Amino acid sequence: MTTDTAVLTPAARRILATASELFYHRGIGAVGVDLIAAESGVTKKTIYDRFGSKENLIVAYLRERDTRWRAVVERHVAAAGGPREAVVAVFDALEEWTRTAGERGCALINARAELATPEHPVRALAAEEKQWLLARFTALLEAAGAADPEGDAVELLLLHEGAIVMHDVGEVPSAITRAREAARRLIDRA
Amino acid sequence: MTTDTAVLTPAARRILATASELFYHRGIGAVGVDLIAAESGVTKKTIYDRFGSKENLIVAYLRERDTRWRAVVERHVAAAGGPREAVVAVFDALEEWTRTAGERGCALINARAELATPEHPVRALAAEEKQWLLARFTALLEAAGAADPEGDAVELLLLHEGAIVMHDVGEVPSAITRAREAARRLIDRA
DNA sequence: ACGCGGGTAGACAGATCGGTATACCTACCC
DNA sequence: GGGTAGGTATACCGATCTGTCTACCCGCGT
Repeated sequence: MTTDTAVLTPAARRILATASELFYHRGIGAVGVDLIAAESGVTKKTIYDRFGSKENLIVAYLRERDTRWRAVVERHVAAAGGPREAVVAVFDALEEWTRTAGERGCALINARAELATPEHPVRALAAEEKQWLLARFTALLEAAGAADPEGDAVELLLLHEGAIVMHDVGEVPSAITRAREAARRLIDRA
Repeated sequence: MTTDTAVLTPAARRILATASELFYHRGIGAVGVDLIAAESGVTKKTIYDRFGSKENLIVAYLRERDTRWRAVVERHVAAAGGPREAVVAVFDALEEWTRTAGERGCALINARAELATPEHPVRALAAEEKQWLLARFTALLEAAGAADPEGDAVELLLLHEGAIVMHDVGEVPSAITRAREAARRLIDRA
């Protein structure tokens, strides 16, 4: 059951794309396999032939989204003018990401809210992604010559996650801009 | 169908307490009405006699939790030594709250992740709570003589929401402490 | 010529879900 | 002493959900 996005069948790609949209915007529990089949113009049997179970499809959905998100971050970081700008660039990535990939918060955190059993694979996925971003912030801060990279990285991560939540849930559209400004102040003080 | 916590029947109080625990720790969709009935030693009929529907029970659960949370905030703010300390006290409230009320993030945001339909009442509840906290931060910052209360309030809210997310989901136990320190720095600079 | 991978079409199983109905019990109040 | 509020116990309904199964089709490589 390889769900690597590269080796997917055309039908499997349509299934994953459709499931991604539906899961993200309506919630995982609210979307049945029959609906995914109908919306992607595919039989239920094909879904189970390609992905094996709904849980596998959920994991594939979250993995694929995460991969795209990290690529957006790296693109903005690489295009930054210098080490300090690279730190702020993560918040530019967030702005682009919410604008293009949907305004309903972090898919991993939303999935975690629904699938709360400790053994469920989404817990590991979510933890891994946040740890990655924390490590990424730490490395960028080190490159920028910050005095306390680890501590400041946590603070940037708090601003980042808070911005995702408040932008949609709290109906504070300025959240991301404000987080960016706060990050700018932080990097200037360090 | 009055679900004001004061006028609740003994059985209704047990139902609400049990539902609160189960909804919060396992997720709303993962908890059936039959389970709530069994765990609280009550018949399903009693649940529907008192609350009318599962949705009403969900709303009652979120309302009651929100009321307790706001009380914790106000208690810490009132006990603070001065206007600047009052701002920081909100983060002390958060520390106590996560320690005593459970470590699975914000119940309102988790509920919102599951119940994504735009008309669902939890959306209004979540939005209202975040707006309340934003207004509370703004007022506290004004009392502390901040130069830009509205802008700084947003930043504090980002730190706050980010801390809730990272404390549990991101497995960063220092998140709340770090948010408190960042708030202290913000109030000292303003 | 043949097999096989990837598909469609559609029925079906088994379980669970929210919600309702009927019958009966008990404490309390007027 | 009768009505009412708040319960218990239990069976049940209709819908929905994940997952399986059989039968058939088509294009492609060997």
